[in-house]
Amino acid sequence: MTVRTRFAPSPTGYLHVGGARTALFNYLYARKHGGQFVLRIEDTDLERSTPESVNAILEGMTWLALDYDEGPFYQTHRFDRYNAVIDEMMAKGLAYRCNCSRERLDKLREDAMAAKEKPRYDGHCRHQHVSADEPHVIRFKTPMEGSVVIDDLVRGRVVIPNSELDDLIIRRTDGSPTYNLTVVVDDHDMAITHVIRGDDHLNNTPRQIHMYQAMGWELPAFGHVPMILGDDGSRLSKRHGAVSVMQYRDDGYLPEALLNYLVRLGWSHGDQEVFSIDEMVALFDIADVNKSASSFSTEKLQWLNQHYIKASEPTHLARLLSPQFAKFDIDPSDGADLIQVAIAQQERAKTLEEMAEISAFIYHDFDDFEEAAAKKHLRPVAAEPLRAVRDRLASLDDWSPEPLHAVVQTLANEMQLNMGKIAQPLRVAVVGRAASPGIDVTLYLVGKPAALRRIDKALAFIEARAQN
RNA sequence: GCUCCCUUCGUCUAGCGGUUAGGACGCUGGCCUCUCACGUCGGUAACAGGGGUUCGAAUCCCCUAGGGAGCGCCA
Repeated sequence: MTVRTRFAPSPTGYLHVGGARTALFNYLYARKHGGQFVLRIEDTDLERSTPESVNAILEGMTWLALDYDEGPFYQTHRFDRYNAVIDEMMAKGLAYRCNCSRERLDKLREDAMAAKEKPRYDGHCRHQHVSADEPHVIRFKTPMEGSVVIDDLVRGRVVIPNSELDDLIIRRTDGSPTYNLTVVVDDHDMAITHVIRGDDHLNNTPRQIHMYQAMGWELPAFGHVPMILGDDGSRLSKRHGAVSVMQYRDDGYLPEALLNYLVRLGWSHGDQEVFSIDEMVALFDIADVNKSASSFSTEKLQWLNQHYIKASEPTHLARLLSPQFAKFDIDPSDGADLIQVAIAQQERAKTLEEMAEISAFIYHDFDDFEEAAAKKHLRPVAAEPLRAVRDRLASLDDWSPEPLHAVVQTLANEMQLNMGKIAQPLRVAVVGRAASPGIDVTLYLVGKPAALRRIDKALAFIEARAQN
């Protein structure tokens, strides 16, 4: 039997990191076992499902390169099939019509709560004859005796007494099927062998198992993975920062970094932290997934992102870096080569957005020197070396890192100064702040005209300051 | 309220009856150094609490506490 897994999001929003991890686990499990990974859109909630959300989810899957072998299948295209199953259940006496009013149901719930019991439908209509002509729902007859055993792939054995369950609605008054019915039909029809999903579904599983059994269908294996919490331990939400997968792309994260981060949330392989997709496929096992929820740490994600930035091809980085400059009103196409910028900065940025930010000086003049940096480095003592280096740079023809380095180094030697005594004032003059790549590369990227222009500005600044 | 699930450094985790409780992020000290960063060497910090079982418990059992989920004509 070949392994088949699925990811089945409901299109009521973007693809968030929790869903992405569930998708990743399903993807890895299928790939590891040479099986198939299916994408299914659970859009039976006509009120809340939107085409925009479907697109957002598809886009997220594409960006993460979680490619699926089949689908996307849409549940709204399968209503005939669901209805056929419900009709079959009716014909076999596995389900019944119910016309209990909302008021009665509400009262039932209230009474149960008041009596400190779990709210459950009381099966009132099980033995009532409800005509097909009047408005009604259809309920599935849940066994009243015994219990259900789930041998969960991550939780282990979970036993739930049937007395905790009730007769759930499988077809609404408007004729549409409900979630618990549609998942069961789909997972069966699509021959899903391993249902890996969030543990918020653990409580639904016994009801679903009953439906499989009533229909005489083979059960898939279930694996319920724990939730992802925010960094304060509460349910992950927008106030924790980005939760949408696409937001991470826009913020300058690499998909391989996000995937690597996500796979380590709840899963591990000894002490290993960095995994390529191939390694994940080879090493992942659903049985090694933890039972407890974990908190999302943006800091650790950033560390991984920087790791992947450092390991990336500069040409690749340059392509991804380019759009980040728009945030700083910069068009990098008319300035230094982005590949050279990527090479110079790839060890200095945690995200591509940060890389663009710290590279802005390469493309346009800054307004003011950063106060602390200017105070420390643009002092009167720096004027002489700055003037000297300016003269030599002005007469330099080959404006590339090696000669630039030679200029600064030689001057330092001649003036018997430490490199820092010249490089730092020069850096602040050209960059506007005290941090940048090596001074030679910095000068090279800024270019000769801008460098000289900015040094002049710094000299004027020092002079103005000396006056006061 | 009821049912189910969970509980090792601040965070992610290793551990699967005998370990100085290991690694990673973060924080932090040193080194490297023209700055920042990278790299590198070190430091900080945990078995939720209480009972058992056992010669011996982070590991097995029970209770308590805390956290989460579910109890929809949502998925």
